[in-house]
Amino acid sequence: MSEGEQDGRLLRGARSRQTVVRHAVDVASVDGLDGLSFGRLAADLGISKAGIQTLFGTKENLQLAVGEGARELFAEAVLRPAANQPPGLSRLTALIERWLDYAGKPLFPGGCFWAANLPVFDSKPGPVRDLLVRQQQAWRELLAGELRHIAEIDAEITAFQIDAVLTAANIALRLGDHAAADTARRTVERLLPERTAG
Amino acid sequence: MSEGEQDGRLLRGARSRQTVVRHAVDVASVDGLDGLSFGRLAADLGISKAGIQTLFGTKENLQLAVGEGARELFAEAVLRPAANQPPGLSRLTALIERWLDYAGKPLFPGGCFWAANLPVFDSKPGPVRDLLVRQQQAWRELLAGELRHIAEIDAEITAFQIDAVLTAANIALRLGDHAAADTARRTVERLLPERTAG
DNA sequence: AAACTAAACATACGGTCGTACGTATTTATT
DNA sequence: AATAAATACGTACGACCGTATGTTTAGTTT
Repeated sequence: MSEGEQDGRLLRGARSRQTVVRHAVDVASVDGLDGLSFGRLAADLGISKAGIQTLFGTKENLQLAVGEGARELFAEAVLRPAANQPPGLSRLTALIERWLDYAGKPLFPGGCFWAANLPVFDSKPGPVRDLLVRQQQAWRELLAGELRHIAEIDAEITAFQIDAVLTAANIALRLGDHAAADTARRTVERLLPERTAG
Repeated sequence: MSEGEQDGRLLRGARSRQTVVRHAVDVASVDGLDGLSFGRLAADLGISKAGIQTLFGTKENLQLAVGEGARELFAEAVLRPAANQPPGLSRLTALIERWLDYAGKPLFPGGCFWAANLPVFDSKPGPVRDLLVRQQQAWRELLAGELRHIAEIDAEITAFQIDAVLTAANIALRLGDHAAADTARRTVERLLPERTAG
C-alpha cells in the first residue's frame, strides 16, 4: 500500500464506527453512558447487534468511543469558534456564549454531555470515569488560562465558579427555565471586572 | 381500633419499608435511582425479591419512596440543625456549612443524592423527576428566603449562584479534590456582603 | 491464485430485569 | 370461630443485557 492511501476495510470500519458513535452520543446525553446498549443502538440504526459488537468489542470500549466522540463535537461547537477571539476577556466571553448555546440548543438532545454523565461516573472508578474527569479538568483549565490574562482576578477560583454556574444553568434549562441562560450571563458578569470599552 | 393505636400489620410493613428504603438510598446515591432493582436490594438485605415487590409494587413506586426517604434524611442532616440559627446570614451560613458536611462525609456514600440523580432524570418526565425537581426548587427557595434578610443582594440570583457552587463542590469532592469545600466557602464569601462583627 | 485481515452477521448462552400469580403467615375485624 | 387484610415468599414468564463462537463477505497482501 502506498503512503497516502488507506486500507478500504479500515476506512469502512471507521465510517461505521462514526455512524454508531454519532447516534450513541445523542442517546447517552439523554440516558447516560450506562443507558447505552448494543441492542438498542442496533435497533435504532437498523443494523445487527453483533455487527456493533464487532466494531467496539466490549461495552466499555463503546462508552470510551462515545466519550471521545462527544469530546470532538464539543470542541467543534464551543472551543473552535472561540479560538478566533484574542486571549483574555474576549475569548472567555466567546467560550461562555458558545457554551450556553451548546447547552441550550439541542446539539445533544439531553443537554451538556458531561454534566449528564460525570455525576453518574464520579463514584465508579475506571477508564470511563478517567476520560470524563480529564475532559472536566481540561475545560476548567481552559477557563483559568483565559482568566489569567485578566488582572485582579483569582483565576482558579473564578474558573471554578464560572463552571459551576454554567453547569447549574444547563440543568435549569433542562427543567424548562428559559431564563437560565440570562441568569448565568448576569451571574458571570458579576464575577468579572467592569467591562472596558472596545 | 382506639384512636392512638396502630394497625400492627401496617406497622410491620412500615418498618420493613423503612429498612429497604434506608439501604436503597445509599445504593441510589452511588448507582442512581435507575440502578435500583428489587433483586439487588433483596440480595443485599438477605430477604426475598418478591417480598420487596409486595411492599412497593412497582419500581417507580420504589424510586419515589427512596426519593422521599432521601428528602427526610437531608432535612434531618442539613435543615434541622440550621433552623436553630436566627434568620438571615447566620442561618444561611449554617445551612451552607451543614450542606458541605453532608456532601463531604458519607451520609450518602455517593455524595449529594440530588446532584447524583437530577441530571439523570431531568430529561425523563414522570413523577420521579417531579419529586427531584420539587426538592431542588424548595432548596433554592430556602436559600433565597434567607438571602432576602440581607440587604443589597439579589436573592434569586445569589441563591442560584450558591446552589451552583455547592453542587460543583460536591462533584469536586467526589473526584478527590479535598480542598473543594474550602474553595466553595471562599467562593460563597465573595458573594455575600462583608462579614459584620458579632 | 492463495492466504490473510477486517467487517458484518446469525445464533446461542447465562444472567438480571420488572412483573404477575399463587400460597402461607401474621394481625385485625366481625 | 370465621372472614378479611397486609406482609412475605416461591415460582414463573418474557424481555433485554453483555459476551462468545462460527460463518460469510469485502478488501488487501503476497
